Parts: sequence; C-alpha cells; structure tokens
Amino acid sequence: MPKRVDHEQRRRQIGEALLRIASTRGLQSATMREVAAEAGVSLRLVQYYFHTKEQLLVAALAYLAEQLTERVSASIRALGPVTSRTVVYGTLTAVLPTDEESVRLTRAYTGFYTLVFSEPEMALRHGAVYPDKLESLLAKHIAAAQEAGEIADDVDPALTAAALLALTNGLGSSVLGGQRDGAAALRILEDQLGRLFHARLSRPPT
Amino acid sequence: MPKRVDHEQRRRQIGEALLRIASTRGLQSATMREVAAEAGVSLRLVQYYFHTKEQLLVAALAYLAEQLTERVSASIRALGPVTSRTVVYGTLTAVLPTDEESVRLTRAYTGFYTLVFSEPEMALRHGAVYPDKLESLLAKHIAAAQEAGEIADDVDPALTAAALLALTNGLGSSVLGGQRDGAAALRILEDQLGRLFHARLSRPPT
DNA sequence: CCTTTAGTGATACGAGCGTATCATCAAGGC
DNA sequence: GCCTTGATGATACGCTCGTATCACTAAAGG
Repeated sequence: MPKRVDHEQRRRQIGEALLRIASTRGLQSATMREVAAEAGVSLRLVQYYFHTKEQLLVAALAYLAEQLTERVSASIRALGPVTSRTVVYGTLTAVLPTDEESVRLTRAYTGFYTLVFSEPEMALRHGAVYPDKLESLLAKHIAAAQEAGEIADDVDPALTAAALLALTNGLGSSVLGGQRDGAAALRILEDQLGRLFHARLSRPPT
Repeated sequence: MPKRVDHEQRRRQIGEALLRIASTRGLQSATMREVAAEAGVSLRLVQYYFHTKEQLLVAALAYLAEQLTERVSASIRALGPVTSRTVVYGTLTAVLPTDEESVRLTRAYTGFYTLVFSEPEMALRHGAVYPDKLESLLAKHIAAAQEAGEIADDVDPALTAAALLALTNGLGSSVLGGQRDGAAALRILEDQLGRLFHARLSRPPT
C-alpha cells in the first residue's frame, strides 16, 4: 500500500474544518467545497474520507461532543475539589458561551441542534442524544447536595436539573442571538444557582 | 384599475402559507415555489406581492408576532382577573409548546430565530427584537408581585425575568427537539414558578 | 371604443449545492 | 520491474434555489 498517511488524523483535520466553519459562518454555509477549502485540501479528498455529507456531519458532531465533554470536565476541575456543587456549577457554566472557546462550541452545537429540526430523519438514523446524560448527571448531584443539606428538601432533583439545563440552553441562545453578552448570562445563571444552593440559609422565614 | 382584489388579504394568504410550511416542514424548506403551492397561487403572484424573499419573510414574521401576542393575551385572560401572577404565568405558559397551536407557533418562531444566526445582516436591517419587551414586562410584574408580598424580597426582578424567559425558551427547544413532551415541560416550568411565588410561605425555616 | 395599466401566467437564467466520473500518481508485492 | 491498489486531482452532471423576462388578460377612463 502506498502513501502511509494517518487516516484518522486526516478525518480529524477535515472534521474540525467543518466545526470551524460552523462556529463562524454557520453550519448551513459549511458546504463540501467550503470545508475542503478551510481544511486546505481538495474537494475530492473530502469525498474520499467521507462518502457523503451526512457522514462528515456525524463525524464532526462526534469531535464536537468530545471537545465539549473535555471542556466540561476541565471546568469542573478548575473549581477545586470535586463536590456536587462544583459539578453542577462547572457543568452549567462550561456550557454557557462566556469566553471565545465556549462561544465557538456553542455556536457549532447550536448549528447541529437546529439541523435536527430541519432533518429529523437524520437524527433518527444516529442515536446521540447528548443532553439526556447531562440531565441525569445533574439530577444525581442535586440529590446528593440535598442530602448534604446544601439544597432545600422540597426541591425535586429531576425537575430542577431539567430546568437548569433548559435555562442554560436558553441563556446560550440569547447570547448567540445578541440579546445579551456572556457576562450578563452568567450573572443570571449564578443568581439562580445561588438561590438553589444554600436555600435554607439565604432564605430567612421573614 | 382592474381586478378589485384585496391586496392585504392576498399578502396575508401568502404570508400564512409560509408560516404553515415553517411550522410543519421547517422554514428552510419554505422556498418561493413551495409557498406559492401552499397558498394555491402561482410563483409569479408571490413575486408580485413580495418583490424579494426577504420581504416575504419579514411580512410573515409580522403575522407570526401578531398571532403570538394574541395568544399570550388570551392565555392571560383565561387565568381570570389580571394580576401580576396571572400575567407571568399566562405569558410563559402561552409561549411553551403544549398544545397544537403553540407547537405551531413555536416551531415557526424557532425557524425565524435560527435564521438570525445564519443571516445576522437581515436581522439588523429590520429591528424587531420581540423578546426584550416581554422581558421588561415580566420584570415589572415580578417587582409588583414582590411589593404585594407574593415573592421573596431578595429576588432580583430583572435577573429573574430573564431567567424565566430563557428557561421557557430552553424548554420549548427541548420539546421541539423531541427530548420531552409539552406536559413535562409545563411541569418543570410550573415547579419553578411555584417556587418563585409564595417563596416565603412554602419555604419553612426548617 | 380603445387605450392604459394593474394583475397574472409560463418559462428562462445563473449560481450553488451534493455527488459522480475519469484520469493520474505513488508505493509496495510478486 | 511491472502491476495492483490506495490516494489524489480536475471536471462534469443533475437539481433546486431566488430572481428576471416576456407575453397576455381584463377592467376602468377618455
């Protein structure tokens, strides 16, 4: 066999070119030709490694999920010792588009998310319901914090986890839509989180 | 002048055909030809009333906003006497995709919202930042409920209004994405609203 | 009556898209 | 040392899109 090039590296190179386009010009302008130009390769090469555009999208989404989970765990680690509280804070703030990297990730992710609306069949062909895992993870840690007395007893962990995730997604959309900046969104999220944690302490019976 | 047809009615007929497509097959498949077919007219007629597609989109968005505000006020009215509490509840639950009509409206609205991501210049050419007005309205009524003792004093009306709106948008997206159904989303929203209102009463100092 | 003009229809154009085709090149196995 | 086969490049095809063009109709005004 000739040309001993690393296939996986090439696929990554192309896949991340698509992500770069998705996070700047939007996923809808990530055409095969644009991706090829962004990756610095020929159109034929993109077709060679990904027989169809759908395959390319799926691979790129996998790379994106990889980057996202890495960012989330890094954000948790940065908050010091791993507690239920740091996991919840770290997870949600990592997803929120506050700095350049998270804006990039959120923009790309939103592109794929909206793609599901327009092409539901494609979403069915591949499993990948990422947020569901996050939600149960959050619910678990909320319940744990509840047992530790950091969260009021009458809080429903499942409902609250879903609410926090939906809140964060909604805030992210508003940031991307230019309605507010990342700092303002973070303030809103932290207000809600602060109200949830230590609810017993900060809420006197006045 | 010949053919005494009502121009505004014709424009509405075409604009609502676009909305119908946007809420079923998605806004991206609302091409000029599809809209013409859906409205039961020729392509030329669509071009006649809307010189460009952008004009058609803008007009359709105006119709959609009209329908949305009407639904919101109807939802508030249905909750009985108009109080700050019913305004907040009515507004948010009206936006949430729980029944067939709200699913239609939310789907169409989401289509336009995602269009802003891909075509930011178009959003700049026309003002129309609908949610900002809603947010200040909610903040006003939260502050009023606070004065009436229905909401805890340490709640920040502006931050909370933004959070509720973002939460509702996020929940709406999750419903449209098939992550949960409208009833589940409503449960999550009502849990949060119930926790906000009567915070003093339902939160014993235990 | 017939001219003007708003309304309507069928069709064409150029661009961009995903995908397919054809030819070429380089490296190992016999 | 050729020949098989994986890797690469240039180009073409068929489709759909928004938009433009050309011709035709019918009703009001002089």
